[in-house]
Amino acid sequence: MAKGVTLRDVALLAGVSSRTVSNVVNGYAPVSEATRARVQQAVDELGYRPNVLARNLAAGRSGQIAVVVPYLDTPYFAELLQGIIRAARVQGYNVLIDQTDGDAEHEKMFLSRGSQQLLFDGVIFSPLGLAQSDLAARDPALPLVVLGERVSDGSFDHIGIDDVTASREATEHLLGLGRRRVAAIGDQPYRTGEAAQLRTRGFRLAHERAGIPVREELIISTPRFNRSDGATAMAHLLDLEEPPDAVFCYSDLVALGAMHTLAARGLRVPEDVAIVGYDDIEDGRYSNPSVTTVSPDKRMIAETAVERLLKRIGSPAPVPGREIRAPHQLITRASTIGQERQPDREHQNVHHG
Amino acid sequence: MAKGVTLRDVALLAGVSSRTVSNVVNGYAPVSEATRARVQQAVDELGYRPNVLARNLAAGRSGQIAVVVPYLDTPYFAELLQGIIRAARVQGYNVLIDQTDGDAEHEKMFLSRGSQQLLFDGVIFSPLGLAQSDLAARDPALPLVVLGERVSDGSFDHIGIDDVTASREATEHLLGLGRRRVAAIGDQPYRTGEAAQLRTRGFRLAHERAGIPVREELIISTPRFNRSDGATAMAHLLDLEEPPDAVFCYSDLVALGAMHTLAARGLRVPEDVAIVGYDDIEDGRYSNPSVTTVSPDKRMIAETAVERLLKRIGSPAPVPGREIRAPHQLITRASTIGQERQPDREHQNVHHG
DNA sequence: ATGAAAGCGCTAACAA
DNA sequence: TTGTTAGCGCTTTCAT
Repeated sequence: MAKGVTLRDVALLAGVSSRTVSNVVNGYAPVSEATRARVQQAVDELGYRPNVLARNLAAGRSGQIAVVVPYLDTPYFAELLQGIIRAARVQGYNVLIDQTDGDAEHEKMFLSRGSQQLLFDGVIFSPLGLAQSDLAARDPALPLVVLGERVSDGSFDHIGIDDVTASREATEHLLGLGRRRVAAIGDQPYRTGEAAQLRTRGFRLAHERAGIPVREELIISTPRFNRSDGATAMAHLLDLEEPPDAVFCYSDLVALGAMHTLAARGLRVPEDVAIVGYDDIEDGRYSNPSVTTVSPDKRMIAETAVERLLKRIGSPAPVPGREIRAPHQLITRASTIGQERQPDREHQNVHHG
Repeated sequence: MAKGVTLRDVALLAGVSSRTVSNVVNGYAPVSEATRARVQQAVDELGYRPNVLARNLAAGRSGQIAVVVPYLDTPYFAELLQGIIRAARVQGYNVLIDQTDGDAEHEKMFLSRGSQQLLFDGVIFSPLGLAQSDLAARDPALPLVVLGERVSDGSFDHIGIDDVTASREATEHLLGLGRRRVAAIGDQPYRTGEAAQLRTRGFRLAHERAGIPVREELIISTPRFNRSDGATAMAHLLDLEEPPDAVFCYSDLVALGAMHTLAARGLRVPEDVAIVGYDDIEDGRYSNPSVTTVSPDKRMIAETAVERLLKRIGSPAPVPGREIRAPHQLITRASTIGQERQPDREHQNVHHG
């Protein structure tokens, strides 16, 4: 299986000790230029490649980080993951991906087991089923970076956009268009629905500031943030006596699902109902119509998450947890402002948030 | 960091040798019921967890498999990955995910390096940039399962659907609807475009059998299979003197992109142009209209891939490579047959392929 | 600046 | 059935 060229082979050929070879390979410590060259040549000649497993065992680390997300096939996470994998690889780290399906037990397991087993050195975690308290109860030695809406308790880093502000802006955009019966799809008024609740707060805030009363019957709860939830909720809204003339959806998938129902009922977007989504996934750019959306800076989130996690891993002393706000924008597209320019072109107006 | 309860600690407490503990933990070999119980108790008492790294180093394996895909954020791959991760986890294997962006060099690297380093024990590979010849030139000791359209040369397993047949059926569906100017978007008439070429073959075959001439100007090549390719190609088709009345798209993303352009131009699907896609990604089920598509059995593909790979990994003697055909279906939806039933329901007619 | 040698925690060949 | 022990390939402390 393995080629089997070991450090010792190199050492023998170069006529030095394995210690020196190790130093050369890792770029450690003082090695004279002469020996370094000799060792390097032996390495090349033998085609030596360090055995990662052995290295990690000796070093007491795994060289891997875990990324735990609720769903892998959700475009938002897929896009985020891509960025994380890239950033980690640059630092010589491998990424272990795990999908929890939002199951709290599964998520909890990840915060305890695994680090002991030296399977990974740290975790980037996007919790769904887990409440804030579970997060606090974790193995405190496990370097952790949390994505999404939980708030840091000081023992880990948290990266996320300002959901309340973003949601307020999205709703204000709708109200600014003259819509007065604005609905919200995606509220989750229970223990683990923090993300949703923040968005609902922004939704209410926009109404408050505009002096327009919130119509409670237009706030729809959904179990998840996917297409079918959006489709179902929209159908419900349309069956009301006074259906909405705009909808703020808590994810682009929800928006896509809602638009599906609207089209099926023969309603036009945005003429009859304007739609705003959340996440800025690629799907929303090519849907009919394309979706106005809250766009978090995913790249920044991914890179910062990796950077912070590696910092934690590398530091012997506990690193104080930081709250990190990622920037976001409201990108207006056809689902609220209609076809404005050349349809085949990329058309988006950006409001900085 | 690690709790530090080792095999020896357990052995000491149980009053047996580490060998015996190892046997108990791994369920190996003969252990008397009495000692087994004693050891188990010691394990529980100490909260012992085997150190995976050490185990793998000693056993000469990594306990991980790599999955190499061109793009992570492509829904088709994301959905497939999910199945692979699940299946692998059940067998106690971790999954390392890598994205190549279709870069041939990157892909090639994966076939040589890494196995030596004991980073992974085998690879499930979905090549894009890589030609058949590159595949043959790999490290023959690396257990390999290839997904997609390359054909096995006997040294690895290959799993894929029958692209020619699937494409023929998709095209026949369009012709059967009475469409006579059927276009194809996604051909790739160059070295590494095997997948695309098979689909074009099916496209032609359907025309042949129906006695309808293929209009060469309606076969459009695209660099990739994504939305923007579809959007651009569709725009080109619509600018022809005689635009098509139906399009067979080589992926659902292409179909979605094409539909975006159609909507922008004010054309109706399927009345003006009928659309068939490929892959059956979730997006296509909630798009407006929903997309008729070739649906590969992703679950079967994922599970079989893992099963075959682990079989290879576990076998000391080389396992002869197999060509495995996964089943597929043509799922007809609104993009070809219009809104048939209740719009909020799942509506799909299945043709077994 | 470099060498010698003791592990990292586990598996498995060899004995008993 | 169970114990002894020699590694797996590397890092790293302690010498030199």
